[in-house]
Amino acid sequence: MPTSPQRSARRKDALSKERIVATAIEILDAEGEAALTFRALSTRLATGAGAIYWHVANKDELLAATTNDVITRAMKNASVDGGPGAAIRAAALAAFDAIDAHPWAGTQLVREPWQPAIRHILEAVGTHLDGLGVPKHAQFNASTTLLTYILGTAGQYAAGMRFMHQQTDRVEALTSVAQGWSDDGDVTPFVREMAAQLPEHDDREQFIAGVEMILTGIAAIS
Amino acid sequence: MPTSPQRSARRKDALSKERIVATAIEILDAEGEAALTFRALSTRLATGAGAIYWHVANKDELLAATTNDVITRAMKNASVDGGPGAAIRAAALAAFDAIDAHPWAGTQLVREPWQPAIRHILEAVGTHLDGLGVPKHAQFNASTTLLTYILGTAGQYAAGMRFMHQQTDRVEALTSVAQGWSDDGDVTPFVREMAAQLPEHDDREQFIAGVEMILTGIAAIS
DNA sequence: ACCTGAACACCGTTCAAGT
DNA sequence: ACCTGAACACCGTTCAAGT
Repeated sequence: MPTSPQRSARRKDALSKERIVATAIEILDAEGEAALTFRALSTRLATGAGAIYWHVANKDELLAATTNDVITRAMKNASVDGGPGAAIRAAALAAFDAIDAHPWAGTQLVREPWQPAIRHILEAVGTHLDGLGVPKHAQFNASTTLLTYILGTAGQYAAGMRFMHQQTDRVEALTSVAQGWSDDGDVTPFVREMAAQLPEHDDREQFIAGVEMILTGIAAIS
Repeated sequence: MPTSPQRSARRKDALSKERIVATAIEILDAEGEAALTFRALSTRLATGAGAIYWHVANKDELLAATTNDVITRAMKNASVDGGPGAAIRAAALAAFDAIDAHPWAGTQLVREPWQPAIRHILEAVGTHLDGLGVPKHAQFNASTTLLTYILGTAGQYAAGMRFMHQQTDRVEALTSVAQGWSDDGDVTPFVREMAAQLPEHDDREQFIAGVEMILTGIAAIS
């Protein structure tokens, strides 16, 4: 029996939670949420499906770990220069960019809002409220409103990615959505106007605009 | 063989999409998202699993139909009295209350943001922006920011409901989440303060506070 | 036209057995 | 201590066969 080609590749290093999480992220990034199964993962790791369970409790824990990994790294790199307002904007944008790069993390953030990754985002946007002059009693609502807005964006982003995964073009995909909105029997006037703007809008600009509105609202409290 | 007790109950009327959707909503409300399977649904409808596929294309369509049903009814009942500001608040609260009553709809709204139910919410909050004096060019960002915030709330609500489904007490559940936040090795100061407020906070008040902040931000544009 | 229910392909998870 | 992989319970969906 000849030496099989993948023999040298496997068992390079032992299985570990880090290696499992890293491989899971690779699959999620490259092939999307639906592609991450324990079978696919164990094949890629050249091991049995059950082996993974020695390192992670279940799929939920695995997904929380991947999300935590990606979000933690992103929040750590967010700039805190330029005053409290700038720091909050930077934190929100860091979260946005992480989700833009890893849309599957958006699904997971919304799915389990008590996971560590959420706390990193909350901390990053919340710490600077003091500096902004927001009174203590208003900081809970102020920070969770920002967080909720970020989570809403995360969910839509992930949904869009699932929808587009087979699609060629972004504008084309959004146009077909807008088309669907307009073709329906019960189109309402405001939705029709918005549908027209849907294909060409910029997600990042839209996100920033929302953050600015909320920051204006927060400023009005203090 | 004696007449089985459920015999008179079944086949009362023929299968229809309406009846399937209504039964699905019953299951979702009573037993949660995980309990809605085609097997459970077909058992409840006293039919074969495949029969449902004659009336709905697949599970996604079924879930979109249930969500649409529940949200459409809620938005229809939202008051439009008291000026544009009050109408927007009423629309947002109508969405909130619908999700509060049917948390599974929150999961579905976030999962497919292009579905009809989303358009109803967007229309309800968007039509009154003209009356608020928001310039046309700013209405896209203004309305989608509100929508995104509502979706973020929807997702968290649904997640909380999945988490609590076996739990006795709401305060107890939130306390255990806050506990988990505080016990962790890397607790950060702001998150610790928020954790302390988590168990006793009121979801509806929190939601309204967020809507007010965004409305303040929107008002600043005009 | 509408319904039946066995069958298919595929999951996450478990666990006796190996090293 | 760590890994293997068959087996289990359970999905959504299909489809030949019935009425």
